[in-house]
Amino acid sequence: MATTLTIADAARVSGISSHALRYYERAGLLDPVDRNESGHRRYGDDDLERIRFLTKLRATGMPIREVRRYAELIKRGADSHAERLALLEAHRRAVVAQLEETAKNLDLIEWKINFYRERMEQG
Amino acid sequence: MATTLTIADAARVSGISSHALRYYERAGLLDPVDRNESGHRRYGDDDLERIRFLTKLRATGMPIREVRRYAELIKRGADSHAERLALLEAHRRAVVAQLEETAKNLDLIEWKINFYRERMEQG
DNA sequence: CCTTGACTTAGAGCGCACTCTAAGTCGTAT
DNA sequence: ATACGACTTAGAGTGCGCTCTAAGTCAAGG
Repeated sequence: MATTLTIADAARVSGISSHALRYYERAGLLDPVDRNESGHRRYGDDDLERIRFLTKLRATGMPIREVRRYAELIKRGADSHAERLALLEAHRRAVVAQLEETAKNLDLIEWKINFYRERMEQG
Repeated sequence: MATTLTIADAARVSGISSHALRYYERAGLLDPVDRNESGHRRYGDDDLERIRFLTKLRATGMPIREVRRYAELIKRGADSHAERLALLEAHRRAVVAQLEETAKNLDLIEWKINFYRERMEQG
């Protein structure tokens, strides 16, 4: 029994607003979702899985247009595996670099916090 | 010999465009910078230090309006140390949480990378 | 004297990623 | 029959953080 959700339920499950889900589809981040007889979207497990992954890509700072490129590679089928790999590896490097930079910035912020803490202790 | 830089030099040194430096000042992230006789800004070491730190705050995702709040606390003087500390500690918690989430998302992305790698190896 | 170039201001414009609105279509409950 | 509520579309609006433009001032060099 494959689950199929309405857009409202897909929104609840994914944490993405139904407005944003339609926007993602229009923008080509998601393949056109199946419709029921009255033209309403029905989200299947595969759609939800796609949404989950694209949400991770977005949450790690991948811009919309690059997620779209990734979606286009998926649409092109199995011969695009190498390109998908390259895209994800490039993104991985960017995320790792961003993590390192943030960690470094955090050090400085913590140094400042300690500075204020010591000031407080001395009145 | 205290250095005082033109806005163009401050931009080069800080990596923030001169447009953005003026914007930061207008927006209250920076105290009004000293001017020379002809009204041009002259950036001192203290200004550059402030710019460096605010850049770290921005780079770690602190919104403009919260950097402004921090700047206002500095303007209020020494009696705002406790509030500055609280603001920075709250930000620290947010950054740590963000780092953890990003690391988790990175795991999933790397899982996907390995998935494609194995697919590639098997042709 | 005049041009050049770096600065000044106020304010318009831009790219991103949604977010919301208006007007319309369904299926169901009263 | 009709009202309700969830959906549909196209397209307008929003918030953020700059980024750029236009028009003007000023000091120095040719």
